[in-house]
Amino acid sequence: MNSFFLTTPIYYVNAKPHLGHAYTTIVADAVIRFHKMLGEDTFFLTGTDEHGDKIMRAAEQQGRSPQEFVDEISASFHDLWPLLGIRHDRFIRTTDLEHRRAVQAFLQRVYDAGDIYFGEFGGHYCYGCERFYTEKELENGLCPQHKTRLEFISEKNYFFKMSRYLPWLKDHIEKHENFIRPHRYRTEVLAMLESGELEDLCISRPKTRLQWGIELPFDNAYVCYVWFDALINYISALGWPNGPDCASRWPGEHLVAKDILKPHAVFWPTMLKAAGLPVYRHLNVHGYWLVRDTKMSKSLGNVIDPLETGRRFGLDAFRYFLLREMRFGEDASFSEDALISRINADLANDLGNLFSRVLSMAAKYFASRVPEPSVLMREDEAVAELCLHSLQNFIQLFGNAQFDTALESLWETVRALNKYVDSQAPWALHKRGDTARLATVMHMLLTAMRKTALCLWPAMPDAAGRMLEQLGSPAAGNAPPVYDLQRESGAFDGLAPGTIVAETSNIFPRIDVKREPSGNVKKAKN
RNA sequence: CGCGGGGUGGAGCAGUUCGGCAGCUCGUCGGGCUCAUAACCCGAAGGUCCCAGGUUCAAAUCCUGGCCCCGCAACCA
Repeated sequence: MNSFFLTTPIYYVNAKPHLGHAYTTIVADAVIRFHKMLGEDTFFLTGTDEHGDKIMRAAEQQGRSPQEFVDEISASFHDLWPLLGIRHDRFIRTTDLEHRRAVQAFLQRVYDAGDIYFGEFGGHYCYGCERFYTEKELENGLCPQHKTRLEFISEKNYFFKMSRYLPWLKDHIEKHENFIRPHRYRTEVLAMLESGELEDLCISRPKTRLQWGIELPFDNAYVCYVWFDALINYISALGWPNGPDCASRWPGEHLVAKDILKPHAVFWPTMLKAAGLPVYRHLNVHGYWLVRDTKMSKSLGNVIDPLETGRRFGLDAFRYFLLREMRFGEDASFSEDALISRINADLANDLGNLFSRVLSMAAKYFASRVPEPSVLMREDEAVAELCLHSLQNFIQLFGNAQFDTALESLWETVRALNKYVDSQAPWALHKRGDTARLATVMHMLLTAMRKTALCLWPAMPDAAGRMLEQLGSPAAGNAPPVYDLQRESGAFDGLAPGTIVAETSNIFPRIDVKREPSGNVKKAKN
């Protein structure tokens, strides 16, 4: 059995989870479910990143210990995912003992191989920003943020010989078209590599400045730089260096947002190379959700709470919206208007109504039993062909991280089925008493709907499960998959005549909106 | 000239690799159907494809120059 390992980033615990975190994790959950349906042995990792300056300061401000502080925020992430219908296999924290041990083992290995050296590092240090500035970055010798005169500090630190692996990395990216996707981020990384600005990576912080981190195994006066620590979670979670899972599941693939492209596209592969480990299979990079054209931020007060939104509009509808609305890789804007529009147009009108009208006719004309089809006509064959084609497209696109386009391709079938209902007019066939033809049409519709429901399971597990149940098939559930998507896309079958289906369906209710003079959209009260 | 992405009917986007009648969803307007969740189906209106120049039988697409927006270069998915 093929194994499929996917990670989200480990989220930095300086704030509570928002829409962005939810998006990444929901996409990951959908991808994992998709691979389950392809019959693969999946492993889904998420977690929290808990070391570094910022955490230390945030904890101090609240007068608490860093550990106490990170415990609380980490729990808010950990507890959120099940409420959003997400089933991860492992939740890692960088403060976990086994992670800390793995980081030290990794450091030691790279150190022993001669790729970590002790060197002098000088720069203009700003205590406000807690970072060094280069001569070029200063504005008239002042910190660009704080406008204060900076001290030149010279400090000894440990460096990872990253530069040594950059030519290899460039070559690898050039040879593997889909290593970093979508393409625009691949282009960006290649530009980074060609700019010649990348140097060796400073991977230590002296304890005199920072204690909240993992101690270097070869020098206890220093702690490890957060990124070097954090990235290793992707293998420490598998039990690296000695756990059996690591050998069977690594290399996996990663899902990240564009802001952390560089650490994942440059630091991490070179780190793996230096440690003699295989590099990951794919880095999937997505954009930002904007709210009224700007980035979400606490100070603007436009942070979207995923749990509240999910509960208000329905978890599955919310998941569908996130996957469908954002072109993977690009930024997208979030608004309740857009969400309601997707729910009504795509889910209620197109899909839900199709489901409802077909089941209702099946009840009326065949007492809710799947009828035996007779001779197929040209338009029936066209529908079957379109449906299978759409399934195959879906599999290809979803597997290539084009979730929006994948779902769009499914809707081609949904729309075609609505047209097919109209053009075949089962009610007219019924009136005319053409039972053979009526049976064929209904069988086509029910079969196509079942296929569609299968593809929807990764995006909307609960709704798709109910659709399948209403079609007399077992729900997919969270158990090992009972469906093989690849096989299902090869033949227009799966619904045996005689199967009992539901009499009616209301899985995707319409949201009634009332437009006020101001243009605001309000949820109407029933 | 730091790097990257983008500017296409009212809104959101595809199309640009490799030039060939400007396409999709939403919204608006008109019609149809009566199986269905005021849904569904058909049709229509609506575009100087950011600007200027160039190449070409032909440019959203290629070339040159310019304008505007966004992101990265700093630990917010």
